[in-house]
Amino acid sequence: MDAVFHALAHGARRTMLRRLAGRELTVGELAEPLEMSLAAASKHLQVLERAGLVRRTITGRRHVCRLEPAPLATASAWLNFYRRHWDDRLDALETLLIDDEGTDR
Amino acid sequence: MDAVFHALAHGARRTMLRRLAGRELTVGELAEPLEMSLAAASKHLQVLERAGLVRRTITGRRHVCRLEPAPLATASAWLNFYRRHWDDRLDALETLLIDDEGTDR
DNA sequence: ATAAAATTCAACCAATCGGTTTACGAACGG
DNA sequence: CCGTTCGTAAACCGATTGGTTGAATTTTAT
Repeated sequence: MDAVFHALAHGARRTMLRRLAGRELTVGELAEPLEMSLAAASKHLQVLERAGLVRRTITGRRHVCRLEPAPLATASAWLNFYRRHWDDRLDALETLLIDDEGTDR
Repeated sequence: MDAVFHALAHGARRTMLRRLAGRELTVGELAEPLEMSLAAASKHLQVLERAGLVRRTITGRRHVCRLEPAPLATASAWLNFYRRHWDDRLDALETLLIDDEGTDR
């Protein structure tokens, strides 16, 4: 969990993920729009891999990367725990339930 | 965005948030279950504040903290962009919609 | 056989992180 | 007033991060 959120905390890594949501890309393609060396981009990719967010298939000298969505689902579920705090309708429901508890005894 | 995900990347900070989801807590109360000094916990809290996840009300010598859910909603929305990649039902729905588009003209 | 391409590795660097300890300040409780 | 409590600030430390450059590796193209 730490690793997933940490991976998402860097803009370049989020850019990589967003582009991988469209299609598979090689390391070079992922690095191209980023204003940094290929080596630096390669390291960012390794962070995403360690977080389980990206998997790589090596064919010849090309490393083709694809999005691995499962950890994002986990993170989403984690955030969902807090949904009632920002969702007005659920807040209202909660208020009703608390009121019920109060009148119960 | 960077700041929010970075704030979520540390277990102690997530523990603070989870507890604040239940009720308002002082800095000392937030620090108590954490195996670290009060000063360290105070710094973690500042990270959460800078990310906009916590707001503090100072009354006397007590600093009462409460959860500020908006950035979590933002993060959730960001993750939602990837939902189709892990949600089978939405994938199927998307396929249907694409098929509809195809048959529409 | 050679050169070019795609990528990683290794060494290095400055900056940030996560923690400590000590000192400090402000607000209570007697 | 005095001691205690609640919390931050400052200085310090080792580890990690995010970047660089240059060399190494492997594959492909000519």
